[in-house]
Amino acid sequence: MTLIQELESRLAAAFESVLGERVAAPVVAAADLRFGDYQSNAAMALAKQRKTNPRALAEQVIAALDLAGIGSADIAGPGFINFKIAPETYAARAKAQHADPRLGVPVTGAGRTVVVDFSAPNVAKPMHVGHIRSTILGDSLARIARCLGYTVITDNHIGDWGTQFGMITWAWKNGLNEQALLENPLQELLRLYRHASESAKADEAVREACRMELVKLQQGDAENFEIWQRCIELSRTGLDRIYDRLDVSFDHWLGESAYNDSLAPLVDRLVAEGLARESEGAICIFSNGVPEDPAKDPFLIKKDGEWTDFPMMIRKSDGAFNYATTDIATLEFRRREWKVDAAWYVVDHRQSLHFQQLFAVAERIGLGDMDLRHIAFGTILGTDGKPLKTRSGDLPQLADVLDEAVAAAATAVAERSRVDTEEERAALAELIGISAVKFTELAHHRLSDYVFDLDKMLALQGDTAPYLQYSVVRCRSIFRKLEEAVDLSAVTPVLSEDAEIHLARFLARYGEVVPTILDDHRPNLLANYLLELARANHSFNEACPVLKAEVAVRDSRLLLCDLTSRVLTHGLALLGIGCPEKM
RNA sequence: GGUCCCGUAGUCCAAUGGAUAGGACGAUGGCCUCCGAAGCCGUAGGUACAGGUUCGAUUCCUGUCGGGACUACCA
Repeated sequence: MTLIQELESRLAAAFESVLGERVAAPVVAAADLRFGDYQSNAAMALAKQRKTNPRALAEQVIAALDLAGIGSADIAGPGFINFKIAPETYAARAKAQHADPRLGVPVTGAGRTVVVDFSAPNVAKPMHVGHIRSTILGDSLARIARCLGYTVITDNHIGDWGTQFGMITWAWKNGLNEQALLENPLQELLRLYRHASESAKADEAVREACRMELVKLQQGDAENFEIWQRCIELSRTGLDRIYDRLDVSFDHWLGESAYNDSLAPLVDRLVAEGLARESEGAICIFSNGVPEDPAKDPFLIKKDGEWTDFPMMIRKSDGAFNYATTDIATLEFRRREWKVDAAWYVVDHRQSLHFQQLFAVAERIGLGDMDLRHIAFGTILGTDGKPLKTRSGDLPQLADVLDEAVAAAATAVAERSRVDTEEERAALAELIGISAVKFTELAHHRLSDYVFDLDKMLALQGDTAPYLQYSVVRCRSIFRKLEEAVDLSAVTPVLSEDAEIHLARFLARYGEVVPTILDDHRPNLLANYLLELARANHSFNEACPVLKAEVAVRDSRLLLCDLTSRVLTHGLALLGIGCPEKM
């Protein structure tokens, strides 16, 4: 049980004895340590409901409150109940946490199955920086959910069946450079895509030809299918390399193509059931008048002052299906085959309208009990504050960005690292470079746009991944200097210095923080917590000598060091970030 | 036009409706004969504007201003 849960339970009991009924009495970590460790506003809220004096109620509750073995409580301001946790309580918590393989993280997701849909790049186009948000955010959320006991299924729903294949197939047939394809397949595929894209923009006939190539592919044309297969194989190699570097993996790679055979029957069924109908040659799903407010209806849009239909198209007038069709089929598959309770779509915020429609359709086809979430995120900007682009106008490729990050890290490693061999230095630079990119992503609120500033990311000081890693490295270093091994399981810590109490305070909060990340799918809450913990640890390192202390104090502090490094490592792992032993 | 997201120090980013709005970078003053200075301890500087709800608003509501996204045969 976390300290918050313990306090809430005791506070609720006190309220019950005063009010004669059970009430919710939420407790939160104090925003300001001057007021205590934890606080509750329950007396103010409950006094308001009962039209009584909040301070008087709080005083009665505190009188009835049993905090034996935890600490003390007092009243402040208009009726805050502030809790002060005793150092002995923190010491006992640290000992228990040290003995717990879960480090105090509760199991909150048992029995629930969630599919996390993230990354999902378009095949045959190299991943660009825009893909790091979905990839890193989604991977972290999957790791966190798994840690909390959910059954997690990760699925890379790659775009391997859409319009771009019509374009690439057209370009493949009209100007493939075989030599270039052998030398650098990804580059040649990109060139083909650009060539088709530009031609189609300028020429209606090309646009039409590309559309027809896609229709042929989706209808099973042998030649187009062969071209498609080669594109997939070539792209997959490049994608695997990037995912390896990022330490991201998927349980499944069920792209759009996996659902091709179920699209036509799906559309027929929806039409037969009256859920979809023909419109301007296409098959669409329209508003059914739910909800009643047209502004809240994702199938309506205001045009020229009037609410008009904005249907979800599931078959184009040329007979081809699009991603809306695939998404419905995919959702049904995940429910039917994987029995998922929830689906989290980690996708750019620009697609929010699409997901509103998808989720509304899910209701209508009997999937209304599923917990469906569009976990949206903002745009990555260049240092000029505009969406990131290279000089040529394209988005920088993800592989290039990672290379740059690692190169910058290598420079720093060469200047100040304590590792010995060239091999270790290279591995360290790779780890630090990738970590810095990942941590920057995860430390931001997912909805905010942020500036992609490589220099700042790799500043290696302040709120960065290396700051956290350095904290761990210092902890581990102390153990290397220890003359003989100490059995920490036999140690009961004794906390006297402010710095060590403060460190223990933050260690105890780990199990409270991790579950809250999934309230709104925000790993940045964990990133913030880890920075605070690392700050507490660095201050502790300055204020409290370990190896020179007398044995009892030394062992107590060794336990804190070991626990701190384990919590930091565990937390970083939830963010998908590794930790070096030395740096 | 409509819908959604976002406006927090010079810059970047935090803050389940709570108390004197935190942290980083940059600026600036200290700290390595002391377990790792990628660090620690100081100083200076901020909620776009106007209303409303509330005991209490950065947070919720309305409006204004500013930025961005979306607005059926792209994904």
